[in-house]
Amino acid sequence: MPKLGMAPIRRAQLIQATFECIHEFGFQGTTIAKVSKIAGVSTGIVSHYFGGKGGLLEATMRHLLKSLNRAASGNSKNSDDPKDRIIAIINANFSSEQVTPAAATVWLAFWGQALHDPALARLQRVNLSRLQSNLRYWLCKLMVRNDAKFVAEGLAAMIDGIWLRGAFQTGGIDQKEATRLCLDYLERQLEKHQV
Amino acid sequence: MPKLGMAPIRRAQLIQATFECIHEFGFQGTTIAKVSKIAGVSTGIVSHYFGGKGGLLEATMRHLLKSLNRAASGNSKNSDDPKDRIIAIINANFSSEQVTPAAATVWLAFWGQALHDPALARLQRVNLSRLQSNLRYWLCKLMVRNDAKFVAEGLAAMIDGIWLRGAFQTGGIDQKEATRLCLDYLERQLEKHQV
Amino acid sequence: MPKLGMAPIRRAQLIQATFECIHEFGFQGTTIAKVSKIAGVSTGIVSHYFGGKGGLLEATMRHLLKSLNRAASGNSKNSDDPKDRIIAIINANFSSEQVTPAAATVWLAFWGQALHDPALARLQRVNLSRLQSNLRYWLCKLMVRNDAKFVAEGLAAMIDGIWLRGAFQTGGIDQKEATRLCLDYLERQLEKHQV
Amino acid sequence: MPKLGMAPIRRAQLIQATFECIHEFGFQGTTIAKVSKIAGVSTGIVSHYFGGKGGLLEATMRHLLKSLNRAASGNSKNSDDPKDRIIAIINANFSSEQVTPAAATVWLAFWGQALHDPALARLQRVNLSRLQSNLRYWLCKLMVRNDAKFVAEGLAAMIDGIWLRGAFQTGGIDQKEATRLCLDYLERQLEKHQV
DNA sequence: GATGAATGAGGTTTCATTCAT
DNA sequence: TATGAATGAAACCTCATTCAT
Repeated sequence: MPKLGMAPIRRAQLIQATFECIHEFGFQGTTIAKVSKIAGVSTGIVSHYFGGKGGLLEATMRHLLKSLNRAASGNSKNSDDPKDRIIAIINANFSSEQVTPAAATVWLAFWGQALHDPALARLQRVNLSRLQSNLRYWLCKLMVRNDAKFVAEGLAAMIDGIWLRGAFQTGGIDQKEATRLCLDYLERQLEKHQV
Repeated sequence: MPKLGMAPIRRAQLIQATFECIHEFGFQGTTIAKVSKIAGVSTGIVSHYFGGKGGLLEATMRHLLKSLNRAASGNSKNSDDPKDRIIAIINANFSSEQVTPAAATVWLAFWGQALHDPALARLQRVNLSRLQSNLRYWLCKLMVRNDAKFVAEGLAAMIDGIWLRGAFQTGGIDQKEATRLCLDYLERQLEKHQV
Repeated sequence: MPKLGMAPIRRAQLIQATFECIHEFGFQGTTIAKVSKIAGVSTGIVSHYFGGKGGLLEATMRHLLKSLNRAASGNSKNSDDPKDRIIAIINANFSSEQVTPAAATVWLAFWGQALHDPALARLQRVNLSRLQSNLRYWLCKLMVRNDAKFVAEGLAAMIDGIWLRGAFQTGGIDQKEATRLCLDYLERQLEKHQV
Repeated sequence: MPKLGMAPIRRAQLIQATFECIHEFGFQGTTIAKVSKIAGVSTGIVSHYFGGKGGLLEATMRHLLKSLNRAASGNSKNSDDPKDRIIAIINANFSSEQVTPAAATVWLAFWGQALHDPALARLQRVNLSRLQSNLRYWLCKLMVRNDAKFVAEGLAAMIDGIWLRGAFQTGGIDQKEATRLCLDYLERQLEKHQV
């Protein structure tokens, strides 16, 4: 008598446990035994649902990315003003409830790991370019193509840099300050490049 | 008498090998066996000189930090103009021969690991605060204290963000573009905050 | 469901294998690899059940102690005559099927090791004092306190000395002779100290 | 310009260091590195003088035996009275300055090890039989052969048992009590078996 | 005679994965 | 579906021994 529909529940359980485990023990310290203990299930279940440790990590990173992006894309669907959209992107990167110290920590852990794990690297590259191309798309409407590319790079670097440094600050990212820094950068650039 | 004075040579050899190993295999993939094979020595030698894997990693991170900072402190000792000094700091972060793709990769690996390794975390925190306090010191001479803090944060975030993203770009950091982004940010902020 | 209830079986298997290994190779020569080979299992299982080599050794010593003491406490529950009880203690120390050459060998190995291993030392001290205090308790009923202490020391020393020397005799302890030596000592002391 | 006559000095140095090392760290914990550090010499010297670790241990045991026996054979050369000689043997086993807690500890360590090390086992067997045959020789002059054998066994067991238990007592062997126990045993046996 | 750098086999332990139940 | 016992490869570390100096 198999329980039906357990798959999504178990998957969510394990991904959440993996997140907590990476947060607490880091990438090196994350083992299947620890994860399954946190999740309250047996070790065998991981291979059953994710095919192995790699699959679990990939799923966890994918989930983390989705959480962050869902937050980022939810806002300001109602406006088509380019500046509003850019502000919305910035806000989305720092304003959601996803911006926790744990998220910054885990995020950085994946960042370091992705360089040497093809599956994770793909996810990471997609993510890196999405932020930049989103920004560039709307900036293009406010300045010439080359300037837009330049500003998009600067803004993306600042956003990621804030996340990066936030992972080492006790208390994590100061969301208000983070937003202020990015908006100020945007403002300065718009002044400079305005048509 | 045995061969004397081998210590510094072996240490350098092993640190270099560790650097290469992290670059190629990542933190998880770096083992004593691989490192010693790259260095062309036996495995036992690592414990002999560094007391263990942890000591080797710490020494490697310390070495990397020193390389980066030596580059950063070499320039423009001759000027006391605040703006010149800040420009020098920016240049130093991107202009030296230390800014290789390998360095960015290894740097990011340490960054992710440091969160869960006390010894590395100490080194990392020292490094993070040094960049920002250096910037703040000279910015204070150009604007009021609070603004200086704000700009220092932004500049530090941008610098680190560029390194971070650079680790994922094939070809690594584009030094010219990196410098241009930071100098432009500085310029805009000086305009805004100028006395 | 996996095989349940394997724990006690495996533990017994491994303890028995450890016993044989110490008997054959001594304490220095006893390695996890050898033990698990004798037991016919993999090396990893030892940490799984005993947490490590130390735990295995401690469990083995505990088991050995229990075997010896179980033998010692089984006899003559029906009598309350002090002399009978003392005789029973002596008999128990030499009369059981536990008094094998292997037991003497392993016993001596633990003895030497316990001096520098806190966990084993605790077990050993408990055991040493139990023999003596048991003897003293019943001797006190036959002579004055100080004499009882004296005789208990002598008897305990003789019993342990016989075990000790027995470890080096081919064929092990001669149980009949051992008993005779101790009973004779007891008899002489009772003559001397009798009321 | 080789220093002449260093051999005996170095050998003594290393044997003494080995003794201390076994006392402090036990047999398992005794390594060439520790011994040579205690002795204040290099590691290579051990192989140079003793051919290896085994040789060092054997030499140390031999030295320990010699110390104990030299003490035992020094006394009462002037008497030919059998009882005097036996008393002298007993005294010698407990009265010398060799009966230290350290000696009991190291002695027991060798005892355990000797079972599985042919070189040490030979020394041990010689020693075990010497004590007993010495005792038997003089006892034969006081009682019939079979009784003498019996008493010699008992006395030897008691002596060794006292050493054994002494290794676990803080403060080591109580020399006065030890002697009293053995002399009392002898006295009782002489009473019983006297012609 | 003496050093200590270097080796590499071997020890313990960890851990992802498999599989009978 | 789910378990967890079991495996065995591989990691780190220790240490007796060798050898160029």
